[in-house]
Amino acid sequence: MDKRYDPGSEQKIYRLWEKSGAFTPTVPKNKARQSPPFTIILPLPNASDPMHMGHAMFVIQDILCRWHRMMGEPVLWLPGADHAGIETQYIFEKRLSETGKSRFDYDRKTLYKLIWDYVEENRKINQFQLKELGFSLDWTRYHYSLEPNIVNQVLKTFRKLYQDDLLYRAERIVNYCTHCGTAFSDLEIDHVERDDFLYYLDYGPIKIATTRPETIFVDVAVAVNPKDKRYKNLIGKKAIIPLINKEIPIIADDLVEIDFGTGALKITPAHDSTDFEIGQKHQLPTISCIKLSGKMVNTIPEIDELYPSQARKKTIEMLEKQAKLVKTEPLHHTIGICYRCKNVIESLPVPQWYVKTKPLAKPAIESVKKGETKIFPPRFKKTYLDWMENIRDWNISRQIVWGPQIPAYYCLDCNPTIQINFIDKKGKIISGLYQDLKNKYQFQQIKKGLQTLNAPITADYFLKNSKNICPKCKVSHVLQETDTFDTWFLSGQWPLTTLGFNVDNPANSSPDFDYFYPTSVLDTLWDILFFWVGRMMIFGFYLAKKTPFKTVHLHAKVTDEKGQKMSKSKGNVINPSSTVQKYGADALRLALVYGTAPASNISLSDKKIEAMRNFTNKIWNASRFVKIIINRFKEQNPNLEINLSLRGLRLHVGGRGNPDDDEILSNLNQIIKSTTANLEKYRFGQASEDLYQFFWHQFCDVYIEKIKDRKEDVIPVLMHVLITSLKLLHPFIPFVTETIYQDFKQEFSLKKDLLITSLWPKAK
RNA sequence: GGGUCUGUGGCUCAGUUGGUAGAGCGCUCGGUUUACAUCCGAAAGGUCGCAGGUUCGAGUCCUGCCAGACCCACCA
Repeated sequence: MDKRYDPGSEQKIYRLWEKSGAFTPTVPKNKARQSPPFTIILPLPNASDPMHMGHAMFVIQDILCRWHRMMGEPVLWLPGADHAGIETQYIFEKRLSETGKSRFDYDRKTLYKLIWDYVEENRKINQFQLKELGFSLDWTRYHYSLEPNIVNQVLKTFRKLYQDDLLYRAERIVNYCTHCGTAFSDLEIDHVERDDFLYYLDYGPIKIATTRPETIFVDVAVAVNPKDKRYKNLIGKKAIIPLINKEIPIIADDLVEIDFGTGALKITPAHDSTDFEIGQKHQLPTISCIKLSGKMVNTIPEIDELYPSQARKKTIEMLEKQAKLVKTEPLHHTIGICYRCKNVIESLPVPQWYVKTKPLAKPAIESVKKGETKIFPPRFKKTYLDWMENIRDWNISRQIVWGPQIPAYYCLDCNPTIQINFIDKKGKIISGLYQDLKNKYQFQQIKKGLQTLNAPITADYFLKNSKNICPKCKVSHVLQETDTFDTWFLSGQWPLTTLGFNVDNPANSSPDFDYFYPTSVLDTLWDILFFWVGRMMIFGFYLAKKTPFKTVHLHAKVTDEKGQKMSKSKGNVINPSSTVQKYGADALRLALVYGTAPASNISLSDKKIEAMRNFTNKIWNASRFVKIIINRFKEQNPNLEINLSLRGLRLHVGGRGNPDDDEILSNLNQIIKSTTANLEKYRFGQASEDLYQFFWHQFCDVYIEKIKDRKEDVIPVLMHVLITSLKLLHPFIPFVTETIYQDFKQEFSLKKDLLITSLWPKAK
């Protein structure tokens, strides 16, 4: 053994484990006679990006898996990768723009293929990184969210939702990023504070205040609060939109704040969710003045085709000229921006696919209330229930290419007003309604060069037709919906799909599903409790009638040494791979759990990782010293038989042994108890601290120092404490402990082949 | 506006059901030919944000306040 522990050969150890089959549990033929399995589904990393420190927190799962494996349970930790729709397409488009191209240069098939190839490279990197950290994942059961079997089941789920009347299309005001060309959920947009202006405009008999004068052209009413005395006599009369002199009704609605602005609100249902709500209530039309491309429409010739910010400037100029701008005052408010590209989110009416979530959420709520699904730490139970009880219908369609297309089909002949964008033979983008295009272009050309289609809300669709022939008119001018699924629609079914659940015929699911579902623990960061955990709960109950996991454990978030979030722009990112290369995976793993609490922040610093690296070296050297001592006895007495069996130990039980031995054995017994109890209660921070204290200060500093002049009778206890310590430490720092064990196994002919599959110590 | 969390030694954080405060790093002093300087020994350093309350006893439970972080929400 070298003077220092060299983590350079960690991957050799990993291959040893993998080859031994320790990561791959087998499903017993007779389920009843086997102990129940311990199962964790790895939160699937995005295949688009190399991993960051947050992913290294999966070490919690590895600790649990290794511990349960040592308890003799069949353990499955299932790895995978997520295609991560929006995220991936965003990253890819950024790269594309560096080459001077954009997504508009390609038809969907070509673009899809380009992204696919890009993701494949990264997927391999991710797999390597997970291995680098020593994660005992069953690679024979690896899954990817876009592999045919997974997608196939997801499409079946979509059809089942349709059959169960839980699916609908609706034009809704959505948060739409005209830059990314897609809609976002409320939870996906960021809010920033901004200094803007509030414009007071003259609407004839009434004055209104707005931040968005460029949208006045599609106003359909002016609303006042019914309790507002100032305007009582105006309700039912007409206001006049300036510049176009259009009359609109003055209506009353209590959503209007009396104290804000003039107390009169212009109603633009197409571009504001409050306005939309009021518009629906009063049966007012929804007319949009911003196209999906982000340009103005339905305004006046001077303004059409401008972008909203330009349009605002122009509108104000014109209002000023006509003396309709009463006053302008500064306004500090918050606006929504795209969390990806940081551009302003527009509220636009777009037809979307929705899932009715209220009935689906019910069992997912009940299960947590009853404690069938436990949430740890418990305070997140309330957060979870709040979200689930106030759940809104789920918009599952995204206007991007990267992901499985929604399996709905439109007949163009039956729906001639479908809007189509495609690339023609010359590479030019052609846009228009099908009825206008069909005489100029052949259907096959449209289909081949198709980028997107936009079917009006009234369009007829059908879900399945193997020949793609319209069931009504029997013509085959059929196109599939170009919207793709929200990523969470796929990852929400992950515990089901990866284990081989059969949506159409649950009784016909794979043996893996029967054995491993429900899984034991789902460990993730709290920020996707709703996005992911909630959706998995919903699908688990909807499809399999059972909770997908018995316990949800929320781990801590990694921050820098000052407690700040790691980000590239701050330059405080610690990269897991380079940390592993510098200090070893064990040091990083321990730094992430040592002295930490769940669902809090973990401030990670080089100093802390270094301290943990020193600990791994301490273990290495203590072991080396034990080996030196024993070999010294051997040299003195070549006939010495090293008694490593517990028979040698029994001498010490009952106070008949050496007092130093008794003390360390008693301390060892204590640490076995406390470590086991801490692991049972998810107290990884405490467990690792206690082990650190025991090994370094009780075993090394006290016991080993004392036994330096002892004779060979010390061997059984010394070896027993060391090997037992290696076992207790193994879930936390698997590489150094297994490396030492392999060395000792050879030197002293130990029976058990691998530490990873050795038995967890039992306390007396 | 509603909600959650945090405030413990210089720094970063633990502290399980209430029983007179702990760790890592840093600092000071000393040691170290003989497992490890990625080492060993010793010392300094905290009225546990503030004010009340419950209790024989509170960092730990309750109330209020102060400071900070985050989440949710339709103020144009």
